[in-house]
Amino acid sequence: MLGTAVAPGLRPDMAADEENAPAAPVRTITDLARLAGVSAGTVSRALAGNSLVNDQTRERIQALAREHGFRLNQMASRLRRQKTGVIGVVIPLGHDRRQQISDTFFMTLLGFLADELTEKGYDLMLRRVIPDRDKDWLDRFIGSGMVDGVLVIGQSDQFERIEEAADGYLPMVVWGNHQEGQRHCVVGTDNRLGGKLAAERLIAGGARRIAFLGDTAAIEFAARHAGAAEVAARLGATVEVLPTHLAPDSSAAEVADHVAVRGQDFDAIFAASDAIAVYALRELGKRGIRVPDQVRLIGFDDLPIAAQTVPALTTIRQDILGGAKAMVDLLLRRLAGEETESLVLPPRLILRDTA
Amino acid sequence: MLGTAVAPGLRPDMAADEENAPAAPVRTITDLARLAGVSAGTVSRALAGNSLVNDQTRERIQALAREHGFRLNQMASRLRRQKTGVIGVVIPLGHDRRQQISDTFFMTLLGFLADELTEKGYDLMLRRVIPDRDKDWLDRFIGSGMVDGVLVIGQSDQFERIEEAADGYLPMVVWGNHQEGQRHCVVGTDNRLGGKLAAERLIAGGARRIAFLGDTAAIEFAARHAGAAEVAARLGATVEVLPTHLAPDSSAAEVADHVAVRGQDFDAIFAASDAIAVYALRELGKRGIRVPDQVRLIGFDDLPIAAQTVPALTTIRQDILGGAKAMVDLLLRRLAGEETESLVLPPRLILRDTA
DNA sequence: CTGAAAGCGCTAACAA
DNA sequence: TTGTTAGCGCTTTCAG
Repeated sequence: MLGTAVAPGLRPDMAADEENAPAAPVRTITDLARLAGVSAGTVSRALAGNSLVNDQTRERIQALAREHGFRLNQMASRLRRQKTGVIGVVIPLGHDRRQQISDTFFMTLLGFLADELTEKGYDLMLRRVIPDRDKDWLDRFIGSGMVDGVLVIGQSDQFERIEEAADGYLPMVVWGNHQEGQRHCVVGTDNRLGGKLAAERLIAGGARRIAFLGDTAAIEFAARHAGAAEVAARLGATVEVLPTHLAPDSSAAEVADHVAVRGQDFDAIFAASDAIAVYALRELGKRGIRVPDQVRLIGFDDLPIAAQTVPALTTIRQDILGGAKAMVDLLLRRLAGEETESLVLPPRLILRDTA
Repeated sequence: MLGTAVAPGLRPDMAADEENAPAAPVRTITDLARLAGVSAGTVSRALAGNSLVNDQTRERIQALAREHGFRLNQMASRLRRQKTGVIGVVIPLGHDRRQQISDTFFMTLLGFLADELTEKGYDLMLRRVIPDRDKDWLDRFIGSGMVDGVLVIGQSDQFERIEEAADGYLPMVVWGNHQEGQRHCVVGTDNRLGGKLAAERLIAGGARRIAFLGDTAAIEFAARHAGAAEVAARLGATVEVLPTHLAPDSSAAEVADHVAVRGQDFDAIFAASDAIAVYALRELGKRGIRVPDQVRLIGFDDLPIAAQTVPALTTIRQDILGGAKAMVDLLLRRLAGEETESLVLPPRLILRDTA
């Protein structure tokens, strides 16, 4: 990191509060109470806008608070009230997903979650964890007393651990894949159906030998592959997995490798994510393989980039915004004690120019 | 949101703790103390791994804690210790930046910040704010008692407000542009220099009439433009601003419009960000305008996508990872009372195929 | 309508 | 080495 250090500007002393009074430091509710000539309890009530305080005293106290820039200590308030107003969001970086917090799909989901939670008056505590290194990642977060509920972004390879946590903890909602009879509340796309849609499209276009670029250790990807394989089997085509991880550095190299070594063996590629598809598209272009004439290509997610490639990427869309809203909605209902069901969102085939 | 609701699996009653004892709920340190036959103080010390506790009792207490899945209530602990272990990260969505939390650049920075903070043992509290709606956004966060320090991602159009906050609050570091004599500690790219590099490259390639696609209400973008304009003036070229906002929906349309209406007036485009550059590239392609032969194009940021476009995007790289590390490092030093200087990172021209 | 008092669950002197 | 005690700053009964 070669940068230039720059000296800060002069910091003028803060203007003396009033006249030349020695800046009364009003940090606690008790300070404010003394100033207002009332008790701490009254200040607390006044600040809460609470019912039964004399309108005048309330006004007066609020004005005083404003004037002195007073804020409640949330830590104390929340301890006392036994609720934090904070929702924890965890991104488990399991199996090959090192450094994948910057994964575009998850980050987009995170952005929407932040918007939704803010909307509902909650703060968001973000935690990235590496389950292999910290077996206790989920329980630690849940039991920390720092959050009222937990949102998990992606099951990674932690399905079982999440199941266990869900047995003793209601306010948790997970983004991921749905399994028959699972116990944790999940919101996610019907990955299997998405895989089917992709394979159908590819095969309808004439494909017979499909390469699946992705890592089937991740449960979502496994489902996408399974859906494609099912359709292929039915329609007389094949799907072969060419393991491709998501870490930004390895991903591009792996794709290049697959195309170089096995490029001739396939007439179609089903990429487990748009990110992978973009790499594939570029690699095919480099080698002069025409898309979709020689090789058909289809992605998954419909990230903004999908519409911007040349040729534009045909893909399976996940409803990220809808998913985020649903996650927050379900979580709030669970916070209220309701035992909600999981929600499986339908994927949609977005036809563009690569398949 | 049309989805399929799915019933949760059966939730088996939790196995009775031991034998058939009526599940002792050990939630507080006092519960644990009773169980261990010691005082709360000792438990606290034991759990903290603290020095002067008998090795045996410590072991015993820790085992007991594990066995009962006990966790400290962080809210209480943190209130008592007067430190939260949480760093607040704010993304102000000022001027045209509605919904821009999903902006790729900021999200990438956020990802790295999360990694760095985790590394240092801090939690991250994320808050997206709309300054126009909440004038008090920064002070509210700072004074909430929920965070030990604050990282601000982007100055948006809130330069003055951040300056004011910095006068009374040391542990804050901002990502953004550096101004002569400013009072808040900032980490960021030398945007002006970046603008110069871009213009120099464009003009060296033969450009004379450069369009700047961006919104100069944002201070970083204004600096990029200013740098380019300075170089252009010196070398006998011109730079004209074609206002382009960053919100994902408006951005593409605005770019299309600019290219359609003014496309003939320019022989080069300097895009304020890679996101905008990608739109421009696509739009030029659509209209059969050859890049870089007819129009040279250069972006800013060097996001992963820049290497993936066809032709690959020439751009000005910002060192996001280095920036994130620096922000955290400076913040920790400020937390320790040091009055650190700002850090200006050098941008770097990444030559690819569009200029 | 307001004050006094009792904690939320934990930590850190200060004693023992 | 451990127990006791006094709070962190706030909210909320319960009296008045």
